[in-house]
Amino acid sequence: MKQIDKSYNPEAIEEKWYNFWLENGYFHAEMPSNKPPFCIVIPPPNVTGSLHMGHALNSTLQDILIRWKRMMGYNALWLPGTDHAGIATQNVVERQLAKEGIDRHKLGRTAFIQRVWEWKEQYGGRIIHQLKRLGSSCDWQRERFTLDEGLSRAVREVFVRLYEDGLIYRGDYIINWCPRCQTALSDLEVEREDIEGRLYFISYPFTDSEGSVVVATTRPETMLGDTAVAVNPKDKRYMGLIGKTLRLPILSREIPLISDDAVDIEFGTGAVKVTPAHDANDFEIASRHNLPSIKIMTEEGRMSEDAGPYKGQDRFECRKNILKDLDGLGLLLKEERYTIGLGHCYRCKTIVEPYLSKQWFVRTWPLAEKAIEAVREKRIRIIPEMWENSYFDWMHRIKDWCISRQIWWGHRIPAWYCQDCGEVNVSRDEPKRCRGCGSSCLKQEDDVLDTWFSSALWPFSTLGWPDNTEELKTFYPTDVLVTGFDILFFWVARMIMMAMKFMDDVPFRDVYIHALVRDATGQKMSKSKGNVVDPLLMIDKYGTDAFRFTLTAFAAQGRDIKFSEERVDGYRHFVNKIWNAARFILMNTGDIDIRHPGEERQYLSLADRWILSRLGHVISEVNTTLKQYRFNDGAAAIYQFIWHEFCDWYIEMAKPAIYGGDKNSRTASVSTLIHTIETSMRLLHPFMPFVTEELWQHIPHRHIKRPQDSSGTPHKAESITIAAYPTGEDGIEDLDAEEQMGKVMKTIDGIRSVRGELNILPSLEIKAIIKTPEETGKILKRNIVYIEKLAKAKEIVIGNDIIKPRNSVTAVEPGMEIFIPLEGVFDPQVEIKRIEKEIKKMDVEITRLRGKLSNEEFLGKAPKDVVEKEKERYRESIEKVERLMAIMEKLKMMGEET
RNA sequence: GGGCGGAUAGCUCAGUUGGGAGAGCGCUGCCCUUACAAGGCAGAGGUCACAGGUUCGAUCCCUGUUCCGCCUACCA
Repeated sequence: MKQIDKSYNPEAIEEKWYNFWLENGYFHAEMPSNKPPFCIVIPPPNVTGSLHMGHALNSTLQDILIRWKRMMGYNALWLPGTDHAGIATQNVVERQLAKEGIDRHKLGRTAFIQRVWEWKEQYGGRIIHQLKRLGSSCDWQRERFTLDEGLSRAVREVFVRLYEDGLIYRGDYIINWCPRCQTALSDLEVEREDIEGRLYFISYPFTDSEGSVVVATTRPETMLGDTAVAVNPKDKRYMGLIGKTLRLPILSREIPLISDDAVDIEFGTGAVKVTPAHDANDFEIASRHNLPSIKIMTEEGRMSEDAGPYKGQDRFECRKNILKDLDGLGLLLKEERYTIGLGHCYRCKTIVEPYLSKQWFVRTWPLAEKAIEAVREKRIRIIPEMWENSYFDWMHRIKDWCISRQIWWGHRIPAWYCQDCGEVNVSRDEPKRCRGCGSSCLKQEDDVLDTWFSSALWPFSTLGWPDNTEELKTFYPTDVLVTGFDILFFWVARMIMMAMKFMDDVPFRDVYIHALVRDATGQKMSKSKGNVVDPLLMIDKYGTDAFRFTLTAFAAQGRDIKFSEERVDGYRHFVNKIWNAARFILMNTGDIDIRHPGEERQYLSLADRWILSRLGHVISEVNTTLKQYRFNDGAAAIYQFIWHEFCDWYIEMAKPAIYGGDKNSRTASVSTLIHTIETSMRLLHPFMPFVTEELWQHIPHRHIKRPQDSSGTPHKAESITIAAYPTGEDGIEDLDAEEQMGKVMKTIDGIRSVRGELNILPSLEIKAIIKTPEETGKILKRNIVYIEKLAKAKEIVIGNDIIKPRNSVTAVEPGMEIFIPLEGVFDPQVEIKRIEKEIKKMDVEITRLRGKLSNEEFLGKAPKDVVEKEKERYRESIEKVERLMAIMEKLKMMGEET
């Protein structure tokens, strides 16, 4: 007799098995392999990051898929890694330096980058370690980092080819500038947030006549850089004034009043100040009218030389001063409350500055066209489908992508400027001589690339591209990408664009977009709100399996997860339930010679046949749900099966055979128990990797791994991670058994209801007399042991011509009446009330059905099977009520007697 | 401004071709029945947001309304 602990203790078990899996290389996709490939690349977390709920959900779902496919016999590769997170990582190390009183400029570029690498070596592995605690079955031997030599080569290759194809250009444009990070940002890296601001009305006087034009602005300080005022050409108010000259207050610069279609007549005064160097629209207007641009701010967000008296002031301080000065001059006419959507840096939350600057850009539209096509033609499926709309919408309006960053940590742009002739040399390797003039006086571009530029190559760069490696040939295109919608544009769209361009094929066939994990009240988790739940804490407290199962069970498509700790606790109970079921089975295995239940069908009991049939159903259900990424449905199906069908019904029913059955039926039942729990563990393993391995190792199993070497020799699997995933063959469908079992269960339910309603002590065995047609009676008689055991009944009498005994309560089921004699405690009044309640319930049902069935149109137009079903239901209901009425009559007569 | 999603039991949510409204947790009653009290059995609880429409029939499809949430946008 085997013994395991009385309850499940995750900690030691998790560590033990994870190490075992690693030592045996189960997560390593072997090359070459004759197994079909299946590949997922992980969305690389920031190397600075630590595991949050989003990662936990994301990784859990990927692990479920990859473990499932691995067990299905695929050469499953889950390729892990991290990205270098340029701005974030640089910020972290800069903060560290600040504590030592140094800044990066003092240190110098080379030494600084050295420091970042040191930091990365020391702390960068944290999230990888945390992923392991989640049970993630990544191929760690293939872990990649976006700054790896190989990936860097891919980045340079892509940059050069895009440049050569005219899809990368450099120029002066308005970009988003973060004055704190001191770098340009792409449009996506700016988060818009509504801020309660003000709209200021400022008067710009004419130079040559009385009067003025009043402009409305939310940013008065930028007036220092104004080079025009614009109105709409159709605006009657300004007709005849266009072309006149205005005097810019304070600086007294003369600027023209121009007309441009971009100006909205309705807004403000219909006149807009034009600041080409500090506003994207104004930049456009200026380029149409050949207006000069004046930068009145420095990269630090302070006022520049050109800001005259305000030079050196912070941009917000300057605003206050300008308003004061304008007011003093009587030129600030009024202020209105106004809500502005202000851009903030997604890394440091500083308000970004639209800023004229020389940057590198990717011309996106030619790339986007093919990326749109790939999704439209369903060569890439986005699941759930509703995200396709967002994807198309964004892609159709895509703008050029600013890819240069003025930081040091990242892929330095492979462009060298000739110090003699000014030629730009873009090259895969450092050029010796300028290709324009032959000079060797070359200086590399200081800027590095946006981190997303390298992540966009992830699905192929990690597999070895630009080399045509075996991995690339085998695993590309990858099968599915699992990610959150928050990086649909940042990352997914760009991967598709790059893949279509460089691989001429999709990067993945499916994109599964999962939910956001929120707190219990539905708020987004954030550090500033203090409502962040640490996944590691959940794992420590409840175990990885319970935690993973919680996330999975709530991962319904298209809906966010409201996470609360209570749920994890609830699923910990489930883990414990499984543990104890296995414990019970192991305790009773004894010296039984376990067989496959299919080998001795003649000895199988009804319950044995039933659970094997149910097992078959849950297996196909789970496989179906996983195919469709309905993780929550899969989890629910297993939960329902293991807890309610297997534990609540089957184990209880198997007990008589185990304790008191003859040798053959005992062997059959124990074999069925073992088979069911063993198969269930394999079925559950992708969801709960640890407890299933631990139990599976205790359970006697004869499970074989699929043939995997070329000789085709099957091996006994030494781990559940490489055992075969259950298929239809592991269950034995038996509709006859399910039908018969249904009758037995109904009988037990009937008796239990009566017991429950009348509060009969469970320890008290009761008699039961069952009136039912002969056919059903036969089934019940054959299986009477179950009724005795589960309904705590004895001396059960079954027959067709039973007369209701005196002083008995009644349970009426379709085709069945159950009488329970309660000598001494029987109270007719209580029983009458109970039956009345039941009749009332049925009356509602009968009224509904009668209405439906007396409707000619329903009978004529509804499908036959629906009508038939309703009729059957009606017959059953009527029959039940008639029986109940008859019993009532008797009870009332009896009441009169007493 | 445009778009998307949601509104179902006290709470959190399922509900896939329109045909008897479900689960988990919570609640109530009984029970420490030799796997599990982290358990078992029984039970209460819902005009499926609102108003129309299509249909024999609508939680489900269509239209509109209200209230939440999210994404997106060059009204300064």
